[in-house]
Amino acid sequence: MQNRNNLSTLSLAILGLISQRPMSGYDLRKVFTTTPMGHFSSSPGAIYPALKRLEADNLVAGEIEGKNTLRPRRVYTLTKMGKERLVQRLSEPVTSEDIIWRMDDLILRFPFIGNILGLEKTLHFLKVLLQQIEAYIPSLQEHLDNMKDESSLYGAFAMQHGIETYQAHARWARRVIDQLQDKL
Amino acid sequence: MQNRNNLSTLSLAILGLISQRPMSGYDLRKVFTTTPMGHFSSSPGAIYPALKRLEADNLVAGEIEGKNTLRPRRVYTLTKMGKERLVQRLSEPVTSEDIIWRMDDLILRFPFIGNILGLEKTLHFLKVLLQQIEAYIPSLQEHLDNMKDESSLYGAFAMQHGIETYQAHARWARRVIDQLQDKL
DNA sequence: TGAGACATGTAATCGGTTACATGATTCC
DNA sequence: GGAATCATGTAACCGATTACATGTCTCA
Repeated sequence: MQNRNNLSTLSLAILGLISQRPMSGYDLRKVFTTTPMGHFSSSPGAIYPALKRLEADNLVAGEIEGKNTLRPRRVYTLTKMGKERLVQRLSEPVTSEDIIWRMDDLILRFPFIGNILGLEKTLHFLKVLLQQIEAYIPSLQEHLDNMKDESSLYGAFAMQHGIETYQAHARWARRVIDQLQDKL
Repeated sequence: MQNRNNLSTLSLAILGLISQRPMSGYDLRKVFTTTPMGHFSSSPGAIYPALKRLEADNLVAGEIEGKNTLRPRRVYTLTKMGKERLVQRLSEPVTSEDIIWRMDDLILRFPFIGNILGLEKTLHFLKVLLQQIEAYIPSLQEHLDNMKDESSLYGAFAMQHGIETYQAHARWARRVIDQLQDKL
């Protein structure tokens, strides 16, 4: 089995974490349960099969640590192909569809882009992200305006929530851009 | 087949929309594609099977409109059981797990709670929501503080993003509470 | 000696995604 | 006549959830 061509969000999280240091399935579960890292299942039924798939695809390599002890750990490392696919996944352009449908994925990508692709790429990522968000907000605003007549009070509040959430994303991006720009 | 006991987010969206007016699968798809209502698949492969399941569970009833025309529509109505289950689903208490894992679901519930359960229940919902968010933010802040040492610059920014997103939710909830309170 | 953390897995089920498939109606 | 919209579906695949299953090690 080889070459599933797209990395799911969970696979991305796993590859990203393993790229920072080799980890076992248990280690990954611990990260997912004890930190607010994305919001991943952390159930063994999700992560062990995911690791198996990544290994079958040759993106990670498992090595048994403590072979002859009674409690061995299978520790995974990024392969060369794994690194390539991770870099490729992180390099994908930020589209308006991402903003609408996959904001979580974008936020997960951010720290990995920083750590792996470096400062300049991160700034570019944030600038495009910001630009896409700023382009999306007016269409939400328009929806809200059209809604005001319909006397759907609660629907309007919900729309307002959406708009404010995106505004919060935008403010965050602007501030991070400012702070990173100083480092250049 | 009967009695799957929990309504998925998609089922909730469908029941909620149908409760406002009877709708066909195509109508539902249109809502999902043309409005920023939650972020649902809107693919026929998701919604038609979902409607079938809800009908098998006796939560909606489909009736063919335009029987003898060449382009009939199957229009679904909420059944009594469907209404009950919807009310029950909307009445579930807001837990800290919801805040962490299912924020989308909560925001989807909000307008339906407003329209179906009424003003008082909505206020209660928002107050508990706000309280849970306010209880959660400090733990995120703590995580961020512990992170500062580790020189994981980008990770810290990502955490900051999480905190600010929850703060935005909290601000929204506070403002809506204020505005609804005036209506009492 | 028992609780809790360490450690890895499988099996059944369920439902979402993608892609395919079909045909009618409306409007230009 | 052709494009867009109306309208409903199926089939293959994939992966997440839930629950089950097993055993070790450490520390109080």
